[in-house]
Amino acid sequence: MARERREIKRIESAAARQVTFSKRRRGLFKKAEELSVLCDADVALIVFSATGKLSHFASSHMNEIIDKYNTHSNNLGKAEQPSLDLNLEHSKYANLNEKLAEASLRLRQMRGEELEGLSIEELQQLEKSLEAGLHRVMLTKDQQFMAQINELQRKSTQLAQENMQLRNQAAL
Amino acid sequence: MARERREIKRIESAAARQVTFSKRRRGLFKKAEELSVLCDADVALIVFSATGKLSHFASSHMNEIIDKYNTHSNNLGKAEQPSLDLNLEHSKYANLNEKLAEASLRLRQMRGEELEGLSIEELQQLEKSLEAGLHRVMLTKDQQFMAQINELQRKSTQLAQENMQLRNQAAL
DNA sequence: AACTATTTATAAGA
DNA sequence: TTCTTATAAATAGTT
Repeated sequence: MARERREIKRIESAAARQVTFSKRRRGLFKKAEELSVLCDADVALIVFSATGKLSHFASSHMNEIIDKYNTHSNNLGKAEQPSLDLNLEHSKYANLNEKLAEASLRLRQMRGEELEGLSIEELQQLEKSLEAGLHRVMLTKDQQFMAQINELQRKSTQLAQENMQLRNQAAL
Repeated sequence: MARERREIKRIESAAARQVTFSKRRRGLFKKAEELSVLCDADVALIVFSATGKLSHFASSHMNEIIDKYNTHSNNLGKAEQPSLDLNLEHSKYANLNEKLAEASLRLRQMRGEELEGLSIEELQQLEKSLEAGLHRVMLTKDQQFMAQINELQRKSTQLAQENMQLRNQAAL
């Protein structure tokens, strides 16, 4: 993107590498932020220079995003490398991990992701479950709307009554 | 960078937002990779779309980079990625437990249970998510139906041809 | 760091 | 989603 096209491979000259790093890093962070703003996306970007210097950007909180990433990619076991295991703890941990992975998968499937492995029967089951859930959510939401409306009506009726009394008193 | 300059603020139209997201995400990932290759940098990029879909890139291993980030950014007391110490097992266990509890709650809420604590906004969000999931599930189901039908048609055509050949042979 | 000639990314439209 | 194209933006090499 400049005087000459640059092949995408490690820049040998340390000086040139450093300059390009500065320029491109700035560009990359700018684009990361733009994406998060324009598209309402959650973006986390971590960069370590060849010399080990850290720069980072997160559209919300880095930890939240990393957490979400870990949950999402059911990488929990890997992310938090147990490395040293006290066997008792470890098996409980592994067990919990499995359950969490399973729950994450179910959640993703309810969002319509990772459906590849499912049979037609399982898909129909999932569909039914989603329809039922959707129905209940809509009912609850409508109830809350109604409750809010009722409350407002109650208040306004009460205020109207008070107003009338106040007018009557004033008229005396 | 195009027909017209675009102001950097949230794109209101959901359709346009999605299109821009696709295009810019691709560009961002490309640039992230280029930076890592050209400048020998360690780069990690995590993106969640507004609809929760995850994409990620890491020049080496995501977990290593995240670890390095946590170490670097004096996050030492945080529960996220504890370095090795004595109550490490315990805190990881508690953490995992929390995550599992949260995932279970989300699942139950997607099934329409335990909606009491949710605000109207949260209910609307949930409804949207369910509708989107339902839509994807139905699409996938239909695709599988179609695939099955096509497979059966293919087989029956093949059988019919064999059948005709056999009849011809018998007639000789 | 600033300057530009170029390359790249991308907004809009199909 | 993909393609096309006009234009905006990024950036490689230079100063």
